[in-house]
Amino acid sequence: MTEPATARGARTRAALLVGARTVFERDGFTDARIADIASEAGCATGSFYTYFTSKEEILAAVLYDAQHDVMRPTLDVDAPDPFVALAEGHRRYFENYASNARLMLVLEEIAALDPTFRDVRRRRGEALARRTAEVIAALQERGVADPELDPYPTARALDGLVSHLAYYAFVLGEDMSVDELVATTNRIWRNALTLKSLEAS
Amino acid sequence: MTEPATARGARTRAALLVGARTVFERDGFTDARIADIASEAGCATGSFYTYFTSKEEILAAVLYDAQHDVMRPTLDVDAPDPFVALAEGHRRYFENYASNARLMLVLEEIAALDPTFRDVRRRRGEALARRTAEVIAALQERGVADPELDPYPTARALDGLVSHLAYYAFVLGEDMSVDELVATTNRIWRNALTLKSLEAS
Amino acid sequence: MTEPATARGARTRAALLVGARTVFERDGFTDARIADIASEAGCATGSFYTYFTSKEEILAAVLYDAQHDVMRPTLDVDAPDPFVALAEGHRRYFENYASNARLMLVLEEIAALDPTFRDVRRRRGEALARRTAEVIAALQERGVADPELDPYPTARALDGLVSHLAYYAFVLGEDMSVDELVATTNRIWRNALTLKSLEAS
Amino acid sequence: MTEPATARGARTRAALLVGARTVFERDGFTDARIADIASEAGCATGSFYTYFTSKEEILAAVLYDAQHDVMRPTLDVDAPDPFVALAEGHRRYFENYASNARLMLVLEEIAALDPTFRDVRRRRGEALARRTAEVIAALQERGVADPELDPYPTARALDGLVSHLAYYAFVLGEDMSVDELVATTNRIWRNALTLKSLEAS
DNA sequence: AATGAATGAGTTTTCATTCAT
DNA sequence: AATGAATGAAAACTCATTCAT
Repeated sequence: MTEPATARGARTRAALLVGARTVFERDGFTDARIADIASEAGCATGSFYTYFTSKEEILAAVLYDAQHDVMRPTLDVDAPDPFVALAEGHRRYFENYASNARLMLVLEEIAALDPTFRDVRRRRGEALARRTAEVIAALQERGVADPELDPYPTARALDGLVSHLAYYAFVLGEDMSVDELVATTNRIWRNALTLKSLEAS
Repeated sequence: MTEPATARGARTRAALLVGARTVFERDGFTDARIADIASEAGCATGSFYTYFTSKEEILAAVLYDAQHDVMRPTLDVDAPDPFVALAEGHRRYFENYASNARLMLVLEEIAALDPTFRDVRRRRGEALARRTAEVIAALQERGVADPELDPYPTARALDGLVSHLAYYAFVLGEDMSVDELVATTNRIWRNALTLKSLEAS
Repeated sequence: MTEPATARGARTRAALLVGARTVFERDGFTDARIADIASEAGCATGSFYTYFTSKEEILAAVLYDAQHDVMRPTLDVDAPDPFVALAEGHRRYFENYASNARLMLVLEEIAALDPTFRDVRRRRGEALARRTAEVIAALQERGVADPELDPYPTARALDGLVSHLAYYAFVLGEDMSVDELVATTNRIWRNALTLKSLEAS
Repeated sequence: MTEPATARGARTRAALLVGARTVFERDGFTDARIADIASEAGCATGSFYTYFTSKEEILAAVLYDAQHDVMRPTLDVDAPDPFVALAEGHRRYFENYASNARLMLVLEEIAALDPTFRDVRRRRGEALARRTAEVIAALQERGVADPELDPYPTARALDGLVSHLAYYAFVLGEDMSVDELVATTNRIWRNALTLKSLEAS
């Protein structure tokens, strides 16, 4: 809402963000109370409204700070095996997801509750899929990937697979290590994308 | 809670279920009010408590009735192409998801809110993955599927891919038809599972 | 808002109206609290909202019940002195105003605060002025009143004079009895309206 | 409260008065916020309290500056028609009222809310009525006005008529021009005061 | 003098749940 | 069984006023 004009204000705003994260992780979005966030931040209820207009707004700020949802598929053109770079990206994603697991649950909640957040999610999903699709197309051009695959829908599906695994592992508590997750993901991406005749040779 | 003893009671209970579905689809779980459900069902607020103890309980009943989440991978052993049966299963799943999209969003919401529902989801996910893993194992035994794949994690990932696509398509409103979804899914399952050298031949 | 369906409900609604009047008269509109109205009515805060949506709404109902603002100029055609009937009307108005003085102050307050109430006031003022104008026109026709007077603006002015006196006397506490008020009003109406040559004869 | 000691202080105080007028006219008294007044004046919230103790105080100052409520009946003894001077006074009053209409509404509001302001209003009404009564008495002495009229109550009534017309015209938005208002007022004052036999002659 | 952040009491409003009829 | 009114705890939000800088 308003950017703090003094150092003191900046400190309070920062404290509110930290407090909000704590409360959201503990109680979820619906059950989080503004008063709790404020008291967690060590300030009066009213001070909350000096910096934020609503629970939604502070949650958006908390999620932004958490750098959530980062998955940036990269293609190392010169690498002998292009899937190594992709796997590294997935590892980073899983690790980040794991360390923000409670927050990711809150993200599910707000996405279910608020169309605005749902829109953000849709747009991010699209952006990621477009990027992934570019990688797939590049692999096809280099003769590595199956040219029959339609890059965009394939990207959608393979991206979804990753985030879904993360959700089951870290939110629902399925028993899978990051290594296992990376290995599984990598194997399937590789199999799904690779041109068969090529590999068979 | 209590099973209705009279025909009249059964009618009221049924009306409440219908009303609850309407209200949940319209307002989501958090914003649904017991009074609205009752009035939608054409009965008094108090009557709700004759048949249900809480919003969670009636939601569970509504979801049960909606037969949601059905995905039953089947393997037709004698079929020349085992993926046809799988694709049929996926089509059924997508179609069912599409016609219950609003309810699926409510399912996301309650899963985010309530650990009990989260548990149910986890158990169902596991059950489905076990079944899918059996299919994969059978395909490996018949020499169709890549023997290097670990059936259970692979099943987890491929199942997740399907439900994730459904969520993006029908809840977030991504523009994909059921045909496209089935095609994409099928292609990836096939590529991911199939033994390359085999197919290349 | 909702009409009570049971006798008990009707009783509660009535109690709220009585309580509201008490509280409004004691505290005015702005300082009246819903909780006070409810407790004055002997019911819980929440019950207020069963019957009314807002303080404005219950005030409108209270004012309606108080039959405020009644001024109905009548012309007794056969009477030798038509001003006697008018004076009786004014007396009734002053008496009614006196016994609702505190409420009249609240009416001033809400008219200053709320455009909706201001509109009602304007429409009532117009309706009254039209009626008064008819009386003036009738008097002109019978040769009693100065034909030069434009009935409607004159009516506006003379009506205003009456309500203004009432306000100063009963709200501001000017020291004037109802008799004095009626006498003053009557004298001025008579002088203002009467055709001079006629009376001079 | 405190008179500003420096030129800078005087400027801030003046800015607050201007800002307050703007805010009061826009939002009314109850809905005006100190913070808005300060920001409208281009200074910090806290600075308000350097010059004023309360919203009431600054409103009193704003109203004082607006020179509201000026109605000074004058009697030109030598004029052939004494009502011409009175009508001029009324015109000035209507014009002033028109250009301060929003503020006049705020005056109604604060008079309804605050007994102190009500008292001021009562005293001003009395002072004005005394002055008007003197004019009436002078007219009676010169044989122009009906000697039967009791000057003070008559003055009260005729004054009230004027301010009431102004309220309906400029606050409630009745469709009457200043000319019409002056004409109506003049006609009624003349009729009401003039000795009939005299004029008839 | 000015600033603008902090305070926290005060009110409205909602709604799951109970209960008398 | 059904009714629908009553309950009252709970939470959001506002804003006059204070105060440290």
